[in-house]
Amino acid sequence: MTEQTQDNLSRRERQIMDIIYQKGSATAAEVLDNLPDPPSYSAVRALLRVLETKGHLKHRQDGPRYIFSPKLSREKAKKSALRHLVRIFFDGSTEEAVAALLNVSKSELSDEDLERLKHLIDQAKQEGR
Amino acid sequence: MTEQTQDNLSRRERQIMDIIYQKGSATAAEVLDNLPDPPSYSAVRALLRVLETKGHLKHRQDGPRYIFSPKLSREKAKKSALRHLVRIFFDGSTEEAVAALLNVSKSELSDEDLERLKHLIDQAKQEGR
DNA sequence: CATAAAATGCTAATATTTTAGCATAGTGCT
DNA sequence: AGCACTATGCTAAAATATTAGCATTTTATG
Repeated sequence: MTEQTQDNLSRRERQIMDIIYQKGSATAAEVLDNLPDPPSYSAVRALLRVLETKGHLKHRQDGPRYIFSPKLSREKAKKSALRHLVRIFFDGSTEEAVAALLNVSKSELSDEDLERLKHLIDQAKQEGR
Repeated sequence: MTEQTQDNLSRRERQIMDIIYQKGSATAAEVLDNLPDPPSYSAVRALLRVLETKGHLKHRQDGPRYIFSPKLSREKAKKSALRHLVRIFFDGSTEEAVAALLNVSKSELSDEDLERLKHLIDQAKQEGR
């Protein structure tokens, strides 16, 4: 089984995967709406077909249209993306990554959010054993 | 001034930028060593030249060779990458992102690390006002 | 100081990506 | 049922990315 990461995606393919991961699933029209410098509708469909052939997407039919979703679950893609980020930008240090994350968006976090996070850390401590 | 994000990079270009961000800086030979499915040396150099032309890299001379480094500081690239990740995979929720991060690598975090993180959270609380 | 080794720059071929166009089929509304 | 609308599939052209080769320059070593 070849695990699919983002690493073999062309630029457009990656943009499309991002959109679909963000939305959970999407139709060709929705993808088009969210693409930067959008190409034609049929170009989008061609790309979706390619991505499906390569095993990155699957689709189900919904009335007249296809709804595309990632073949690799969002959960797994998340983890993979996080690991990649931590490796590239934080020398593998989760701690630094968390710190940076807090720093980037501390203004958006309420006291309650922060309390919950401390709680999560305590849990991690428990489970660490 | 056009801020450069990863969004306009081709596959190889992105792979190279990742390597250089990870190492901080790198020579053509080092980039080659770290590329998956490595092409020829001269292909790598051509790509580095392209990346420099596009404004993603700069270089300084070190004896006989060029040492390439990102034009956008690692700091800024980090932030940008984090924001992107949070948006795509966590519906914009920093809290969830932190939680996932803790979860992915809780086994690697010592009690001391976790304590430090709680400390960081407390600091964020202070500065939140 | 001569020569091998290791850089670079440039260029042109090749491969891949990206695109639009056109033919066709299914839906839904009146 | 007929028609407009919105899908899809396929294909081939165009644009871009990727690659290797070769000429040249610089550096280091014997």
